[in-house]
Amino acid sequence: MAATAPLQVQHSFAGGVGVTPPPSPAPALPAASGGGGGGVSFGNASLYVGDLDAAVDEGQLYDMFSQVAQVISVRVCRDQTRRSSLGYAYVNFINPQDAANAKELLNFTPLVGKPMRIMFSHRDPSLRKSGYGNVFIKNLDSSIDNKALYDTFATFGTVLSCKVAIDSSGQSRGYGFVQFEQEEAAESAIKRLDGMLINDKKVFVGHFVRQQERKKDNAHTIFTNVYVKNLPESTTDQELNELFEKYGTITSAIVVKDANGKSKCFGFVNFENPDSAAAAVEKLNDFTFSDKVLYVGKAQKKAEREAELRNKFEQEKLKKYEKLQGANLYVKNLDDSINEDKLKETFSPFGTVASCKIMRDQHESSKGAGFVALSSSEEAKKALNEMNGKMIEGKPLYVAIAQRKDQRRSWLQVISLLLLCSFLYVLSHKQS
DNA sequence: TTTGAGCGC
Repeated sequence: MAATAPLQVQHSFAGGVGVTPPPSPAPALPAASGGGGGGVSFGNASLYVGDLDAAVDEGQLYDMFSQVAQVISVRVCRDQTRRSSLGYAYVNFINPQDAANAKELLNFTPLVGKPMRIMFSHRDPSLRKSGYGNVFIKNLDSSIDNKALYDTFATFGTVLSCKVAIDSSGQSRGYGFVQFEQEEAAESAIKRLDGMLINDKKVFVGHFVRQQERKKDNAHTIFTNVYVKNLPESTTDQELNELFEKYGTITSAIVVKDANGKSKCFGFVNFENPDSAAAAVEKLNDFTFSDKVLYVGKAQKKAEREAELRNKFEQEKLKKYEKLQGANLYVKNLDDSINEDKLKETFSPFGTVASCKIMRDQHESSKGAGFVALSSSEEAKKALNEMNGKMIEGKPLYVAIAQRKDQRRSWLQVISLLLLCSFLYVLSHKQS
């Protein structure tokens, strides 16, 4: 019998598909750093199952997921009036580990011919809406499926969602998406994989940009109106025209003035064609004119500029939030003599103590517990490893990552569930 | 060639 052709998939690194640099003057692929992360969203035993065929029902999902762990409940989300499936469902487990195992084993398994896309349930839509950490890949070989794409990218960080676009017959369209939890992971994946060969095809890997935005970006590069700021106060329309006319035919050049006719030190120059405008920006931005360093760029509409600023602000906010996740420590079993200053001193060897707090009763005496906020989760982890169990004033210190209030509540729910279980257990034994 | 969709009682 003839040997079957071997699969053209080389497992060259961390379970991913073989990735090689292109033949000529391309950078070598450094060893992929780990940091995969199990993706167990702490305390979350609920899975979101998406990309479902409309025919998939609760029973099929229950049968499928029960093979991995005990399923508490399944819900297919449906249109309220027509009762038709919205193409996604929730599968709930007893504990996060069961959910993680089910996700690991069943992600991308086809159900009624369509691969399920499984994620931890995440009700907060801010990450989904932001486009933060979202990566686009094109020029993928047709042999690369969801799983292969996942394995290749999971070496850079926690992958929340991943998909190869397919046509109606299930064939790869040659492009796909990877949504990382962390923007840093997206950046390192882009840096390492863009232009690399995956199964002999040179792939493009870049930040995902919404179709609409791409059109806008294209419009950005084609413009005739130029904005100039930091002009000397004495500059006239005439002088502005003279400064810009060597780059092409100008249809108007004005310096903006206030009610008294005094220059606001900025203006607009409109060219007849976009090439002239681009050349003017290229040559005159940062140009020193009568001791003033000019800013020259594409003139933006007010709404456009505001949108850009808002976007930037949102991104920064998310980055900050991400950095502070896990940077706050909860400490207990503190001796009553330990105050904020002493606590700060104890934790400063591990990084910057952004804030610290001792919990006190109404008489201002220590409750023996408190919080220490460091400036990153890395610092907090280091401090936890070094300080947990360490003797301070004769008492072993307890250190843990501080939990958010909503997560603490979920622990209460777990405890009530356990109590209920033991109650039922005792009851059933009494009966027999 | 190719730039998604998306979170409950």
